[in-house]
Amino acid sequence: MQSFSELTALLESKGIKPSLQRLLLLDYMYHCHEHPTVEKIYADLAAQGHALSKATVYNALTLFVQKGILRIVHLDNSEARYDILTNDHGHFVCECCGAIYDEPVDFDQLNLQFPEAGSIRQRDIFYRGVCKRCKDKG
Amino acid sequence: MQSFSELTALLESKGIKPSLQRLLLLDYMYHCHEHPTVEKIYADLAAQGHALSKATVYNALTLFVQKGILRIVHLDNSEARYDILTNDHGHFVCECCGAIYDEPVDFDQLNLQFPEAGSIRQRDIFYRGVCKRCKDKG
DNA sequence: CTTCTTGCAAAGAGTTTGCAAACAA
DNA sequence: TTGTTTGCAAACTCTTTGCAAGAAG
Repeated sequence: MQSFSELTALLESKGIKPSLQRLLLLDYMYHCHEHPTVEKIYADLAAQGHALSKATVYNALTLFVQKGILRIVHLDNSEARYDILTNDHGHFVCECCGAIYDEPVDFDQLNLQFPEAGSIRQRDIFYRGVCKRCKDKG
Repeated sequence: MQSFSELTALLESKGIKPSLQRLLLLDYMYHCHEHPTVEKIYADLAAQGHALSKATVYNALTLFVQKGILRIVHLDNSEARYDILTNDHGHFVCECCGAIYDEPVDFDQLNLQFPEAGSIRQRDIFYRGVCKRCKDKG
């Protein structure tokens, strides 16, 4: 997933009109692997000369989440983070440096039972602690 | 864990001065099994005639989290929810009615590997979807 | 007396909304 | 035209902070 024509096709397949702003955002998300916040997305695009308004960033990201292209990662109740929805993975969050590490998780193999669940749309796993890098520092 | 003297002992064992407000909050949390928001805690205590200020509720809950008595549940980036820290469990969140269901999870048995993790302090699992009750309704 | 806690109000951060202008079909 | 998208600013919600009054040791 690299070219604008591929991104355009993806958006259209989801029923989203491929405006320039949306293509820029989607392209950014496909190349960013650090679970960015809205603030970071906005600043990075602005630095590249693409000065979208923040409302447009919110609008587009929310739309992408609704259409199943992105997911929101709720690490804490401060800023939301966004994640391209590729294969299943869990998150390890370092409470020292704030880094977020992805790790593949086979949710089916975990075979978790939620008797109250009628249907399951999304599965998230968060482990929190101190990452090796921070631990080694002191 | 029922009586005020037991709650007092718990607070003191964690190095927290057992003020009346803190005891009321802790007592409330021990008897509330629905992952309440600050707003709900505040309203329920007020309805019982205990009009703590909202700042006090925030202060005390934050303190309890720091001391490992409660944990914050970040369902989404709106209101934080609080959970008495008892045994390990996962959460199933109904996106239709907002209900939160606990389910015991043996995290050790899952044996998830996070190679970047130096030490792990907390483990969370969130499944989201539609609960049976909502699904049956149509 | 000294320290910690409470409570009010104001400030702050993140997000959403209203509306007019720009764009696309 | 007709509907959609953008962008700015204002509004809104949840949370934190500053500070004075009160309680505890």
